[in-house]
Amino acid sequence: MARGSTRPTSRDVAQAAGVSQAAVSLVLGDKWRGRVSETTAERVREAARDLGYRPNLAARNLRLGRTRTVLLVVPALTTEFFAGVYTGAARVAAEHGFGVVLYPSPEGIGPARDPFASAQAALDGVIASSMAADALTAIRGEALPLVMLDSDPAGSLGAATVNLDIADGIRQVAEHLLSLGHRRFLHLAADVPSWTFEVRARELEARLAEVAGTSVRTARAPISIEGAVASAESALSAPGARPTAVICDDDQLAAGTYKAARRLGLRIPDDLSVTGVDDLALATAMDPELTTVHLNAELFGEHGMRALLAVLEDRAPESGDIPVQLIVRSSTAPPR
Amino acid sequence: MARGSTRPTSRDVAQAAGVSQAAVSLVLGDKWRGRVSETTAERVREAARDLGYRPNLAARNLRLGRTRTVLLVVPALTTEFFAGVYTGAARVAAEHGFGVVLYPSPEGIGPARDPFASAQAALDGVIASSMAADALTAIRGEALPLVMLDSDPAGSLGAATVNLDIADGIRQVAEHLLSLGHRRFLHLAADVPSWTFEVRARELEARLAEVAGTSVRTARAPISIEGAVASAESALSAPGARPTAVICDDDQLAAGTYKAARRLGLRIPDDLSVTGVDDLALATAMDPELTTVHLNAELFGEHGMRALLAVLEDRAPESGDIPVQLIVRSSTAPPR
DNA sequence: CGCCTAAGGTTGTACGTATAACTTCGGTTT
DNA sequence: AAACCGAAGTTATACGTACAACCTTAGGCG
Repeated sequence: MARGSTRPTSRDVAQAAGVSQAAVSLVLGDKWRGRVSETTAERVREAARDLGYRPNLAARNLRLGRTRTVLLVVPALTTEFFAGVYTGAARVAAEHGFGVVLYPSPEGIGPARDPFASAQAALDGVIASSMAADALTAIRGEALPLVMLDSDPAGSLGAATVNLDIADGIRQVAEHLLSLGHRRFLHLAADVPSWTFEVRARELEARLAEVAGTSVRTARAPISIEGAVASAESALSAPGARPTAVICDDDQLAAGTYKAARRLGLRIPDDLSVTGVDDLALATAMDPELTTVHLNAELFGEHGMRALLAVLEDRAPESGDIPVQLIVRSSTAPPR
Repeated sequence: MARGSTRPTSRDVAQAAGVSQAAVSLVLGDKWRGRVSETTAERVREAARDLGYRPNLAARNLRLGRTRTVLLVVPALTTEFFAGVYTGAARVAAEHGFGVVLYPSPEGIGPARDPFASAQAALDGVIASSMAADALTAIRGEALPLVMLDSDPAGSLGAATVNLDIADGIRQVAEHLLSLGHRRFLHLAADVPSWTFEVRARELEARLAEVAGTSVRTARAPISIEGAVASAESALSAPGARPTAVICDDDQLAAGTYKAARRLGLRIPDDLSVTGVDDLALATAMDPELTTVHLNAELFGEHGMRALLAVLEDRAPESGDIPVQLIVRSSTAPPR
């Protein structure tokens, strides 16, 4: 067809099948039982197939007042962690006929941007991870159903929250290192104001406070391999007795610590034990392989999406944190 | 307001400002010059602000027949490479009032899925990376403007293509290793049918064929650190003279090669030189730091989006491949 | 025989927006 | 004084869909 620049509409299908547009809508919307005969329905389906008909989603969205699209706000896509969250969320979404639009949040691609400016798509709800308070109130202003990931249940303005049991993960790390005999620690903390990192710090302090003779130094670094190197290097070469174990807020910081250790001539795990959080592919690529807290990112995303679906259907979302698991590899050993 | 469950429409704004809905549309659409007085316009803007008015995008999309949303199809988000592509594309898109929806393609989240089933959003165009031929024809069937990334210019069914000059990158790698004195190579190739990897293989063979006394073995591995280890290990311990340099199709394969080398007791770069492609954060985290071809992912995404905008506006997209640059680090040295 | 009902449709309308086409009116030009 | 004009709006309509409400016909039943 020479002109065929415009896509066929349900009316075109109706004409081709010799029925009304309403009949087409009924048949393709699977609401035709007892309203349209089987033979007519088949004729409609065939016409739709022949014309390559695709419903106009903008029209459908307008008519139905919903879009079956949700927004997933993530801080970054620089590791596979949030990719996993997305994958899990998208899978559950697809099972329920929803789509997921990804928005790497302000810190990622520029300051103080409005997620909705970029997400041109009309939205039914939002899943937001580690979101700043002001951006959060902005979203709340939209009165959109909202689920917060890894965020303070007390400070989420009543939004549903889905959290990893990161406190338990840090507890496992602390117990592991304490039982190996470590007493002097460096906490290499993510230099980001986020609840999930506050929890790590609090839990670590609480666990170490239970054991006499422990001490912990804290250093902060931006979450990236390169960013961690300088911070770890200076913390490890500071005056006073050197820590025998470095507890890192995530695997990237741990990778930076490896590099700092190499520069200082420290051997892992002989001179220094190192732990991470995330269990990225990076963790097993490093030498020695990293002892780290495994987070199930996809499960996290699935739970987030399920919680949002619950909110959308006015059901109460399941509660309970998602369990995490310390994986002991070769980067931790008793102190010499 | 107790009921306020429905969002305000332009008609509500009109009523609040004491004007017609058309006037609201004109003012907020910035088309009011010479049609509405400055004082009235200000009154409308104020009413819109007070009510927290947000235009209904579904309605706008329906009316305008376009959505200012494009789909970015990527094979995976497991490294920061495609995250960078997305970031670049999203930035350019935002500058032009477009949004980008991400779709990790079939291989990533399940076989033979239809991108459009998941992307509920109505689309103006598609940027697709490394796409299978059948999925491509499916998209072409949609008659949507399409730009292909890293894909065979000859086999893209007339779609615009934007490519990294990966052949030049491989040429730089080959020249670097040859000039160091290497003659026996292992090509650790990505086990994925994709044009960009075919180019690597072809170019490598062509460059080595120019120099007498060279030989190259090829091993294939799935693109992941773990996937590469076994493949590299067996290729490096196969009978015959051991290669002195491993040319990997990407950095993840190189990381796997490091691991294989450790298992075989081979020291890098003394016993074995290794190169990658991508320049991920991983590359400088490894010990020794990896010599690799730096790809500018964000620039790639920007070019892709610009090309799509050109297609949408019936302009001819810029041509010319995006330059890449070999970064020489510590994983390559003369053979012993 | 008249009435009711179910099957198999059709007609009409609303969702919220953008914009083309029309109106009104005070002032200017001829 | 008639004709015109620009400013400042308004009215009406269409985009494509989903669905409520209506219509028509044939058959069953009291």
